[in-house]
Amino acid sequence: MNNKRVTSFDVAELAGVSRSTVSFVFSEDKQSRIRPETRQKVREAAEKLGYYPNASARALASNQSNTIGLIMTRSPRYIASDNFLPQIIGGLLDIVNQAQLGLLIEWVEPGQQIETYLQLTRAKHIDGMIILTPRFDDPGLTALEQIDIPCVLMGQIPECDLPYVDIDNRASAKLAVDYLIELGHRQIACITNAATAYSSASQRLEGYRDALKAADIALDESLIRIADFDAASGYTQMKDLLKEYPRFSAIFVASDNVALGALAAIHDAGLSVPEDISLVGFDDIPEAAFYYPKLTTVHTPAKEIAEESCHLLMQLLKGETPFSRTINIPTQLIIRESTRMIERSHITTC
Amino acid sequence: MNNKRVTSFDVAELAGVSRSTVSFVFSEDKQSRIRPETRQKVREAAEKLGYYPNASARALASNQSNTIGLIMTRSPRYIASDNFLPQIIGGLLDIVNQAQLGLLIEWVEPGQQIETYLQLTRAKHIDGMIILTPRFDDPGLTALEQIDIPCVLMGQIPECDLPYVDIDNRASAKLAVDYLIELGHRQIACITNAATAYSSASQRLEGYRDALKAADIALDESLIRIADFDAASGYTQMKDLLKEYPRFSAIFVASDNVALGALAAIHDAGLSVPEDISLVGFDDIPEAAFYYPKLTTVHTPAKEIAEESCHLLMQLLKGETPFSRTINIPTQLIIRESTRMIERSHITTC
DNA sequence: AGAGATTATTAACACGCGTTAATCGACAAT
DNA sequence: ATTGTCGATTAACGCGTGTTAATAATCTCT
Repeated sequence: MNNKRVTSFDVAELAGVSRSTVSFVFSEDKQSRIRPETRQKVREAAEKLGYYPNASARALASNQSNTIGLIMTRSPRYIASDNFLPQIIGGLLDIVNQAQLGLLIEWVEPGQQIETYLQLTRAKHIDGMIILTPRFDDPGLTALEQIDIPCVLMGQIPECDLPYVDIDNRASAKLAVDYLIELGHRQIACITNAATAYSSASQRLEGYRDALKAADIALDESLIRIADFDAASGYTQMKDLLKEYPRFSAIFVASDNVALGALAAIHDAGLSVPEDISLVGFDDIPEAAFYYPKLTTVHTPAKEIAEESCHLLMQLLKGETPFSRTINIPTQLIIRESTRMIERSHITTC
Repeated sequence: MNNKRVTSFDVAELAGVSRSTVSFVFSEDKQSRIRPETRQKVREAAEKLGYYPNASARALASNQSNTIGLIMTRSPRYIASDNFLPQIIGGLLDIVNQAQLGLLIEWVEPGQQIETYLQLTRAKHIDGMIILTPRFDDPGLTALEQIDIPCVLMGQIPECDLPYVDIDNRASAKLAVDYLIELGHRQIACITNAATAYSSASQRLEGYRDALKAADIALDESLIRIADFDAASGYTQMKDLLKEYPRFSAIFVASDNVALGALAAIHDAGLSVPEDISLVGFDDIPEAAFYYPKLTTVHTPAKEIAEESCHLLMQLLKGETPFSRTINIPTQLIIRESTRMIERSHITTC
């Protein structure tokens, strides 16, 4: 219940040294400058007084806040049902904690991007930022390119020169659809993970197209639906898509979250997976292995993505030149129980 | 590409006023002090120069960071698979954004609590904090009681005097189990949502006991298992519990996340829900309505909890005396398809 | 032992803004 | 015109720390 805030001055006084010495002790960079016994004295004094360096003062003086920002590109309504997010946050927290950094979470409204990015960076609330799920139509990104603040994209925007960490969405999606084709399916529907303004969504859709083309299957636009991150949208889109059944025997759903909703719609229609419809998801969120049926899906190493993004950003913060400004994390098709060889009956049906 | 940072001094110069005037314009409190036309001049100058008040300097001078902390009481490994979290974060972001506050996410390691709380509060990185899922065995909480910093618990700790926002876990759990009993079940198992060191876990377990006692059903400790937040632990515990089958015809799983794993274990054992086992979950996460079968569960208004916590904290920050330091959010049993009347066969079996 | 070289320590300024108390200016009443 | 009053504006100090350049202390070598 100390009524007065304790500052480095108090510590200095108690330790019988100057304030600068205290400051040196607490900025671990130049360890060698202070004699070990002096350092010890200071540490003890600080301990006794319960001294914690003031973050704001430190940030002001040193011009770095020791905090990084995680910027989300969608509204809280969609954030609330994104089961990919905890993995990202968990991964970031892990690294950030080790590096003694803070993690600030922000959300940017479409149309406000430039303003928000500038505000965040200029106000120096954060030293750098990670942008989760960037959008093609984000004018703020080009603005960021011209600014000094370190910034890493979790996801790739083709025209954009910012450093990024991503998976190869297009190739991974193709992998998934290839597998369906390999199982004998020729009529394959698709539900995206999000609006195509999100790079991951359009890239995964491209992968779907690639696979069909490679197998000489004509693209049927009527078998494509656009979802919105969550299971509810997957349910709605699948329900709509089922009007076309049995014009398809398999489906690629570009997000496990969305796939869960799609599964429910299929069950509600009295059909089953994989007997009537084979389904491949994307992301391999931790729950995917427990869905009914257990989801065949593309494993996206969320933790690794988070960690690599964070490492990359930290390198940029230190002014180091990273080995590469762009990092691609490999994915992997996980085969579980939501897919199977096409039924002979199905082949004759159409 | 301004090579020099723009400060309030620059704005003042361009607007032809003093720095103080600029400061007054940007702290919206005392609007009346500045003449509208002067205000306008300042705003235009700021706009033209691209001025953003420096957060650190502001925090240092005013002694408030305009940032609140969300403190999580478990390791990143468990954070990564918590599907309740996005709802909380979404809810907080919404409010925090409106109030022009920042949201800092932290994680506290068991054993480090006091140290971490002190560091966070004394360093003034944050003005106040919300502690998610508090633990009984957290010695930091009593430390916090004696400190000036505003703090709100999301969850209740009986011996603890800190303000909190919570649901009535015990009564809600009882509600869920009551419903199972009402359906004719007398042999009811239970899997907790987490270790009993977490208040919500032990309270929900208490509710389970209450219900049994109220119905004069003897408690069978061998039908209780402890899970760890995620589906994987639910799977493991259910698998173990199934050794006791058919000594139970229904189960209360105190978290939808965990319930998903339990469902998978039941399916894997060749049984079905609700035909062989009725299952009630807890939380009503957005996905629960899409599980197979759709989960009967206790709806926990996560968004509301987040919002109320944030509002309460903001009141405390402003120094206002809130109407109540403790807020209880009502829950509701949502009946879907994972529960049904007990089979006659089951009754005769035992 | 004394001069030079090296290291440990400190004084002093800077960081950008909030805020109080004092100053300035305009306008009304006398 | 002078004084008084009130509101708009500013000067100046403080917030707590980082950091450079200068000083003090210690050590090395002849």
